[in-house]
Amino acid sequence: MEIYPSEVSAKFIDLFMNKMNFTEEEFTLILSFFRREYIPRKFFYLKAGQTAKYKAYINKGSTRTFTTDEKGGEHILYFSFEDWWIGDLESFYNQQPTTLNIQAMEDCELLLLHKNDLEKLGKQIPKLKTLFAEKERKSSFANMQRLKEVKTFSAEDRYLNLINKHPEIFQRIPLQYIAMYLDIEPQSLSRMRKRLSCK
Amino acid sequence: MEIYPSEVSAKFIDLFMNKMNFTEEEFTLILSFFRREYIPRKFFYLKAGQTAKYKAYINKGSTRTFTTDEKGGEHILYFSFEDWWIGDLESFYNQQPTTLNIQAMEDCELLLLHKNDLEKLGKQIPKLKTLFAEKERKSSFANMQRLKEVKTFSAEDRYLNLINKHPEIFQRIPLQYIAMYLDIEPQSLSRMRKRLSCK
DNA sequence: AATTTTTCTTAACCCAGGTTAACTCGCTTA
DNA sequence: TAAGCGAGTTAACCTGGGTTAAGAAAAATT
Repeated sequence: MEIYPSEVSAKFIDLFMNKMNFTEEEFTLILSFFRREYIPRKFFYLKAGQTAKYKAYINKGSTRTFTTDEKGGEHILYFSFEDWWIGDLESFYNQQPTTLNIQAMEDCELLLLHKNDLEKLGKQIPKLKTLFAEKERKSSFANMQRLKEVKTFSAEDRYLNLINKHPEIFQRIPLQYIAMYLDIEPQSLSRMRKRLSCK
Repeated sequence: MEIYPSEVSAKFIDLFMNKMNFTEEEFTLILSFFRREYIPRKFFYLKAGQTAKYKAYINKGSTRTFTTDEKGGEHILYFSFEDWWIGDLESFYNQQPTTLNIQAMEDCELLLLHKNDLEKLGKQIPKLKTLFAEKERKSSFANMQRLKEVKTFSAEDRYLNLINKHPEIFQRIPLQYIAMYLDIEPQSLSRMRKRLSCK
């Protein structure tokens, strides 16, 4: 079950060793508390009703985080890729059931740190709390940006923005999920793409 | 310019004295750094392009926080009332220009704490940092809830939810602004209200 | 290579919400 | 008292996206 430094991504090491300046010993200790979990494509890391118990780092793969409405429609809040932390902060922090679903879009390899272990470690290595505080702040800013974007721009504007700023997403995520992200039907996305390609 | 305890709301005192257990001396010191600002109805506390320099507490009144699109349309992210803290956390934290606008819906009396003073005070009274950390965490959870709500539910569902959970808002906010909050035209809201009242 | 499954596209129809414009009602101001 | 203004409603028209259904293309499985 042990995870070796050679098995984690360069970005994970960079985060601890360069960005946050942990010592070798600290990093080794922290890593010893992480455990690896594989989530095959289409399987779930988190389902509505469950309580988030881990900080989860995507070492490999991609996920979608979505809600469902009363008619069974799925609404994707965001996609996540390598070097992102996924979960539901409110559920994790208050240990209450989440309303989010997190599903693997590709086979995923996650690195998990349990809330109890995080708290234990945080006492020994306060800088670890700083790291997650910064991550959480960034994530809250990103949520605010998403809220502004969803409120302010049309599906078409958001599509154009996505294809300009993150064309790589289109290599990894089927269009039907992009449609769920834009909150339109796949047929409408298809229609829109045709209209835009004429111009 | 000095603010007396008798001039601040009971909730403001309760926050410091009961919820956070500051001493009289600490509270007096903290209050001495706040300054009062009046924002008449329709005037702005913050405009896109400005940098948020203060933590702002609504002692009296209400505001709307909105973005504008390229066609000049206004999209209200949320309304705020007495005992709320308003601003743009990302702008405040990184001292960068905001994309938000905050406008008084009623004559407002705000209590402002400058970023520099907050940092000074935070060193003397660490618990003050805890207070704002908690407020910021709550606000980030609220933003996430808003994002989920906007993505998951139709304008009609969100209207019904609003009128059920916050009927008092309809006493203070004109319907045309409720429409901007729901991201529909005032005429559509009118039509929707008529349709719903028939049932 | 053939078959099945998934993904994406196209077309026809329909309707909710946008657009434009006119009108009512209540409140303020001259 | 009248004129002016803002807020809300109503109606007629139009368009973009939902719906349904079917077909094409690509990927996975046999």
